[in-house]
Amino acid sequence: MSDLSDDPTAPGGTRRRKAATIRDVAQAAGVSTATVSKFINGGQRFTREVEDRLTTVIRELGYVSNPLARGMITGQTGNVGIVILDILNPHFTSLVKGASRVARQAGLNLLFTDAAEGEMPELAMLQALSRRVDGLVVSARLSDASLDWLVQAGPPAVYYGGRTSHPGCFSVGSDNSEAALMLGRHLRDLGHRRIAYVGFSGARWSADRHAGLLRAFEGSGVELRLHDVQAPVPEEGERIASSVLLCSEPPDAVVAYNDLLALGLMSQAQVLGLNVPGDVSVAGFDNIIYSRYTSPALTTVDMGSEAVGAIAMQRLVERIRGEAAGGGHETLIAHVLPRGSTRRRGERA
Amino acid sequence: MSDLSDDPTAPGGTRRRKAATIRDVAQAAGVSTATVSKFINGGQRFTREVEDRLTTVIRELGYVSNPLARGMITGQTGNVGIVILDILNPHFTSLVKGASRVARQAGLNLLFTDAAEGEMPELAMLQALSRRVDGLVVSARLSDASLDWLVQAGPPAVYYGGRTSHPGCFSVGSDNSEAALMLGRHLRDLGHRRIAYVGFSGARWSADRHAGLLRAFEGSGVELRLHDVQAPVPEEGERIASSVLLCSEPPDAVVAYNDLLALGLMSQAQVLGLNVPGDVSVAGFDNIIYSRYTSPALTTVDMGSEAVGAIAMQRLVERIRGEAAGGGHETLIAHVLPRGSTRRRGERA
DNA sequence: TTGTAGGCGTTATCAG
DNA sequence: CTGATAACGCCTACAA
Repeated sequence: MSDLSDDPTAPGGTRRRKAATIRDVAQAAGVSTATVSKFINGGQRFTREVEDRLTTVIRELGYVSNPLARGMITGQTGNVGIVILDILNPHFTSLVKGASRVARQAGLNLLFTDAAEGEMPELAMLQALSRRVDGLVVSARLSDASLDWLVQAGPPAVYYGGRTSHPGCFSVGSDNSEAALMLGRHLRDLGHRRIAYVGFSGARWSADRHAGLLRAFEGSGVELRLHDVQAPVPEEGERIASSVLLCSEPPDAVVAYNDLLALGLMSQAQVLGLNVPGDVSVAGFDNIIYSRYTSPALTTVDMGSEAVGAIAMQRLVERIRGEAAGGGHETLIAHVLPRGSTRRRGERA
Repeated sequence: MSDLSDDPTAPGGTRRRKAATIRDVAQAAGVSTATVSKFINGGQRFTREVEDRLTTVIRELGYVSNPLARGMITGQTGNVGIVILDILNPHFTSLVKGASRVARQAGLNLLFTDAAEGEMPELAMLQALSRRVDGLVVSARLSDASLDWLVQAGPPAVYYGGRTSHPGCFSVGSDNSEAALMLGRHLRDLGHRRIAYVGFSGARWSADRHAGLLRAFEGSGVELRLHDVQAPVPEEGERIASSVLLCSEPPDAVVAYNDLLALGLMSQAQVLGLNVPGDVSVAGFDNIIYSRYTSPALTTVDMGSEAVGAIAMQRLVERIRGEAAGGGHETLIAHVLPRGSTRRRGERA
């Protein structure tokens, strides 16, 4: 195996060639390192001659300033971190997409952490991460100990997904209770009387969504039953489907904690011989892309996942730059998207 | 708004308290910084007294070593980068999941870059990224200029998705042509005679998959038509559906470049009044999670997305540690997953 | 406009 | 076992 390395004894292939430093550039251009530094960082004018020489030399040497060394002086890493619960959940995927775009536009690199992979204690993970970033976008669904530490000793942070109990925090998210209220009213207006909510108690938002449904059905005589799964994934929806749907007085509508669960529920309902929405309506939350491509298409609530990610990162960038206006919670409006999986009771296709 | 900051004039909320340095620890414990450093990094024994004092002081001060400063001297950042094409595509999401898990286990942070967000030139993005990481997992679908630079001047890299033309490179991926060959044989064996391939010429793999289909149908009298879309997304599948399916001699099977396209195609086929698989079979690639939850469930080819991500990162970690055995390409076996969207011609439900 | 020099926090070397 | 000290590459007063 041949390569272009300086060091042919490099193990396992090409060893990285030692990169040019600011001193190499200074020497080659016949100026001081300070001049090079100012040239790189802009904001000063130079002799035509110096400018030309520097431009040439820098290109020839392929010089790129070392972010670590720079960071030591400026105290800025040029990185921001994002901590999410599970990248396989399209809701978080969209969140990352939005955050990633804004970070990129701000010239910041994104340090990604999937908390679902956590063998490491959450707090230790946050502490390790925090020294490598200028700020953090994190899920509000962290332990109180982690949140306390973050607020007191951590880098600037923006929380997504819910209002935190800490004052002075920045957070952004959709109102889960309100979203569920709207979905509940939609179902009530369609004439449903017996509704099952398949929640995921491992998520804080699940209780909010349940509460919203309760509000929607308050005094309307609608019966709301509560189920719970171990994880917000399609497999769990499939698993719990029979016990939700085949009981003695089966529900005429099922609301799932999220679209993934709803996908599994709907699929298994059809396997069990039920017609959706003829026999039972199904609805979820998050408006993941795939909810459009089931048959029937899944009624869901758009929680603005990508926008939440983008806004959270936008606020973080502002905080890092010292432009932030103060703490507080920003709430996005959720939208119910009625689709084929919910239908008025009494109607037939 | 009140906070616990040292500096009440901090803009936009809490300013990060200046973290304890190794010198603070040394002074408080009455030892030298060198001793503290060795204590932190292990691999040496100490007096019981020193050990106790250091343990105490470090905890009290909450000291965590500064990764930037350490990186300057060790030459290691403790970060690895991953460059993918579009995180919204579940294939890449799984890839990141696998890579993330392995990186975490190796104690490395993951710097994530979504190339689809690229206003910045690809090469510039890579150069900026490369100084911040010890290694890179990147898509082989980069421009030749980028690959050249990466091989010559970049950090250790592992390419996923295809064999690169550069010798001495590490790459890992599934064999697209072989995968398509298997899928093609499956369709041929089911008795299909007129097959449409909806490719995405923007991806290198698409040509490989087309070639695999051609091999499968060689000399069998099966007709293979080629279509092309602008992006590998469901919307494009929907858009092209009518022109693929409603022509004068419509195909009896459609193979899409990936599952996302297939989802859109299948959905729109049903809107157009066609029965899948009765009138036309549909199949895709990647085995994204959602392909199980369409109706009918989508026949697809499992390309081992998450495993590819994990293996790529595993090889990268080995290279970084100098344990790598040499360059080369690692090929994963793809599996055809026959599901409800493909059915033998002549059979009826 | 340009140069000099000090220091950011850590590790590695070498001496005690 | 422990300590003093020189780097690592860069930025930033301050001086010229």
